[in-house]
Amino acid sequence: MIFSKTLIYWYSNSKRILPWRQTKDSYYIWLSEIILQQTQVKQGLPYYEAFVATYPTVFDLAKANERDVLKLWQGLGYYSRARNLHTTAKHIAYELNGKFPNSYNELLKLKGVGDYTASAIASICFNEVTAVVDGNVYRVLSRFFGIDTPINSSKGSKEFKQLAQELIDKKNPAEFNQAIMEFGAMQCKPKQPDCNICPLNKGCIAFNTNRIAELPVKIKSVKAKKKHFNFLVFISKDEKTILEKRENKGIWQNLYQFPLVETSREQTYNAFKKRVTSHHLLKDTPFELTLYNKDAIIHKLSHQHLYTKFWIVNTDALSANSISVDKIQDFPVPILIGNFIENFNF
DNA sequence: AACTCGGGGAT
DNA sequence: ATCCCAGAGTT
Repeated sequence: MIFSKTLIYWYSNSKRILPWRQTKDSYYIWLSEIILQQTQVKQGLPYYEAFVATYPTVFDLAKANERDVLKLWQGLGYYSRARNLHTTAKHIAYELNGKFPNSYNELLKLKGVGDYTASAIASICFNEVTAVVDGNVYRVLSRFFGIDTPINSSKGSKEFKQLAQELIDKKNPAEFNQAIMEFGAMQCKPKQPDCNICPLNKGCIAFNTNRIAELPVKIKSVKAKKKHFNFLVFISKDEKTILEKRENKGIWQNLYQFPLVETSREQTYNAFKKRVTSHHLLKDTPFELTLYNKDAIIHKLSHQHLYTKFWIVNTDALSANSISVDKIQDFPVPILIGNFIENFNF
């Protein structure tokens, strides 16, 4: 009781003014929650503004093409969020007649909406007593109550969800949920939290037993694997190039890229020229090959480190599936490709 | 239960 | 380098 009251009081004085805190419209709250999954407020904020401006209603989002939605999402990462966002918008607009689901159980059925997001929307928009458990909540609860169950174990997720559900202010679930998350983000930070001015420090087990740095406990993830990406940047005399859609599963699904040649090791100029001479886009075609970046660009993702080289391929003409280089900005691309396009003078 | 999915920021 | 971020879906 004192725990939740303290958090809510702290929140009332210390919360940031954010656009999604000025509304209880489920469409906007949903949009903000999807954007903010595994994403810091600072990074997600401009994307939220862009989506609200471009798609003011769920019908506007439903009407869009996936390519445009992905383009607006470009750079934010975890692109399945954008694909699911669009799928769910169409579902709500056309099958639910625009009526947004208004309970935890119904929200949970939406693609891209899991336990956290269903709890957040249900509490914020509909005052349902469903506790959110995100990274902030894990941190605050594990420290205050001195719980060392790994947060990314199934035992841990159940344990923390149950604890949060017991602690939530039944009269004001919306404020409590947002308060504990904001508290975790601003005060009970991962590194060097300012415990000396913390309103909860007297009862905090981690603080009083000097275990702040050890909590929460998390099971280590596997190390990232190295991959070698070689992109073929075609340029024809009539200023066309080739972009291909990534259709398969894996990273960047439904985004576009220059034709990719993945290799088991870093390619030297001579070895790569020999290799691509038999490439299906290049056989029987005279071409001139130039290596754009001598040192591989290392693009780091959670599970992969992409050692990347861009190879400029000058040809006389290109096949029918080529595009004008001035149309290149219309396509959603991974930020790795986007950075190249920005730096390269087509 | 373990793995996959991005990109940026802090330390 | 390593960790974290208003997590969800698949295997």
